[in-house]
Amino acid sequence: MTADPARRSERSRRAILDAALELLAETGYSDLTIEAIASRAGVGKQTIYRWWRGKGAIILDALIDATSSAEALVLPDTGDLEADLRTVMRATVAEFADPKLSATTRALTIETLNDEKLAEQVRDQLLRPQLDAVKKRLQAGPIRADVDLDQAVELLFGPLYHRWLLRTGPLTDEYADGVVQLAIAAITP
Amino acid sequence: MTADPARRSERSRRAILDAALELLAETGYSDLTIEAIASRAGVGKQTIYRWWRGKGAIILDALIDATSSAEALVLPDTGDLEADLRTVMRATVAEFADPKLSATTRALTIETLNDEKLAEQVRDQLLRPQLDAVKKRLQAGPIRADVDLDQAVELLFGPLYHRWLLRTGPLTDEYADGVVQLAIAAITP
Amino acid sequence: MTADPARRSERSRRAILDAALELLAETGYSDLTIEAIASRAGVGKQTIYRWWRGKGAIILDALIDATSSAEALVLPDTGDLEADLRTVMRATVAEFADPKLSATTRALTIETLNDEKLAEQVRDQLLRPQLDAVKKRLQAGPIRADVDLDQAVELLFGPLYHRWLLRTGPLTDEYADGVVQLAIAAITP
Amino acid sequence: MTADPARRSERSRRAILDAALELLAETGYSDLTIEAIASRAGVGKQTIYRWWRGKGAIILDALIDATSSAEALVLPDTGDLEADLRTVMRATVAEFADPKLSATTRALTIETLNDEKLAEQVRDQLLRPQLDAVKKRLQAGPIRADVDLDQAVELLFGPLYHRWLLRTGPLTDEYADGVVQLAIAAITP
DNA sequence: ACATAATCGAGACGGTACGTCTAGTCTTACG
DNA sequence: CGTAAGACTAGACGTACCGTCTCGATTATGT
Repeated sequence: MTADPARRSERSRRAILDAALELLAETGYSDLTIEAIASRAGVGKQTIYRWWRGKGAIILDALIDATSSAEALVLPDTGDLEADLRTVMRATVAEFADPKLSATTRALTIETLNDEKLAEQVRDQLLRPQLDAVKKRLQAGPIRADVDLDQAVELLFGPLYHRWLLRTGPLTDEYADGVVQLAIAAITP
Repeated sequence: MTADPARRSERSRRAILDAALELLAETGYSDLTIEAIASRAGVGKQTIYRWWRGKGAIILDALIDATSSAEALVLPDTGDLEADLRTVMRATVAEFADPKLSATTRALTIETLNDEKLAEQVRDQLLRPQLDAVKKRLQAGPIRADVDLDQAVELLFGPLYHRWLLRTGPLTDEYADGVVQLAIAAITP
Repeated sequence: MTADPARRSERSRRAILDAALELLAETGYSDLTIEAIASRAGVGKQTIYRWWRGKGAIILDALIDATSSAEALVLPDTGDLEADLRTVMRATVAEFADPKLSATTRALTIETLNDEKLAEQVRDQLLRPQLDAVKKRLQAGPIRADVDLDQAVELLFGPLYHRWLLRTGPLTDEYADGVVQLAIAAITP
Repeated sequence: MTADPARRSERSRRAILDAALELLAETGYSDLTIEAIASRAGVGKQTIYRWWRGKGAIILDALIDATSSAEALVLPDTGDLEADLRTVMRATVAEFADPKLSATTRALTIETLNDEKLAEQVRDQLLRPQLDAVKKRLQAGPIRADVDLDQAVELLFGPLYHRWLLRTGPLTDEYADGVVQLAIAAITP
């Protein structure tokens, strides 16, 4: 009854993922339709429904696919913890600023709120690696022994997401630096 | 051309707001339709479109309406800053834990991502008061002079929203306490 | 729940019926789609589904609409029964020969085979009047008293339909004349 | 490029024909799908498309296959023409009355209307033998010299098909008898 | 008190996308 | 090569909502 992955057409898979990302950049998430993806990819709708559960699942795959080939997720360790963290945080700010990347993230975030299964995948396959990389760097740098590393990581990313999500203020490098400074104050001896 | 608020039917307004909240609780946000609201409220669709711009605007009104009668948004000042913050943070965690309230908040947050105008209203009418209350308490309590209060507030709420949004871990009182502890370390002398 | 005929748009009704007949003539019945009708008529699909049960029902309406304004269904009585019958039978042959009319008839006949309700309507609203007209003429003309008029009518039309349906031979005026001659022999004293 | 009949699997052919007839009886013609036939027959779809042009062709083959083993198509000649004709006509009525057989015949008749090639085959391979048998009996019995035999045959079958196709009245033995009586009046001296 | 104008309930309308279904073609692995 | 299996492109199906647009039938002033 279910589809056999061995016989799956790689050609179609690629076309769908590419089309989805293209259209997302062009039209925004809420105007993104499965029919448009199918049409752009030159693919039958059924082929999409055969392999994915919906828009969110496609975008997730597209994103995983796009980032998998990217940089090894290991943070540089220059010896200066604050400087290193500033680098990551500023990179994150840049990601939020990029309309294309931001659109994708928004798309996934939206879908995530209604789809527990998808939320899991996003968390484990996209987010966790990024957070863990920071966590590893924290472990190395000089921090107080009693600090919960997971909490420390979220102390860094939390404010950034908060500002992106709720537009409580400008999301700039300066803001990132400020957050890092506070966090450093919180976790170093 | 625009509608005259003076002649607006309060009866219909109430029915729509109530129906919206009921249906939101029953079916979740993405399955919530204007037609269902109209039908449940015993109201013509045009009456909805005359006064609101879409789902998000309705929910926002409903939420404002529901919370307006609530507690005055002034944090108690017991003299113990950490304890006071723990109280607010735990209250926020409780809000996120309540499935019904959480659903509503999520609903709004979703819509916010695609609707700049709505985002403004949510930020200013719902969020800001809460954040400002915390900000005021911080001002009173003993904190370092060089700390940016807005950043401080987001240092507190950011991690909570992060965890709520991305499910990176359990959203418990203990977590709230940990965040407060770290934040206190960051902002007190 | 059901639609209110009073509020029906005559404009749409006309457009749909016209589009259906046009497309039927252009593409043939099995290539005729509801979507094409809707598109050609500049109408939403729902408007079609609101008022008709399917392709067959549309065609039926279109046909009734087209024939309603036509000739009063009374056969001329010249006093010469055989001549009068020849006239009707030849007219029927001509109808079968006209590709456009024939296509419509075929379409209806097909749909009829799977839809008892439609079959009834076709029979009562399209066929019966035609048959009854012939019946009336037979009543007037000189025929044997013991002849069942319904059987007589079908003795005339049956062979024509048979030939049209099953292509057992050419459907010409000569054939019509032959059938009339045989029928006359059967029913006159 | 075309398939080589020599290598054809008789096993598959049988399974397909049987499945087609079964499904036809179960679901009716318009709900009968090639996929269902393939699945029921345990056969790949390609195997069907390799050897048949579509539903109609399969049903035709199935029907020919089913009737080929049947009675030799020679009408008995008791010397009483009217009685002999009554026998055939009543048999035809019985065929139409049997829902299963009737369904199959209708199915083919439908397809015939859209497929000239199929129409030919149905006419020549299924219908003609039956008509010819009656024609032969007419030749023997006492009829007027000037009667066109083909017309005479259709004078008999036409009304029956007419009533079957258009449901203009009950299709009973009495009706068959009536038709025979009229036809006899038309063609005997 | 009454005309008059806007709001109201209802729901038909032109559209768009949904997710499903089947047609007919193409690909893969087996015998 | 023919076959069973089933993935593929294509596109129609009938449904659900969208946001706009008539319709009377209430209101609700404002002269």
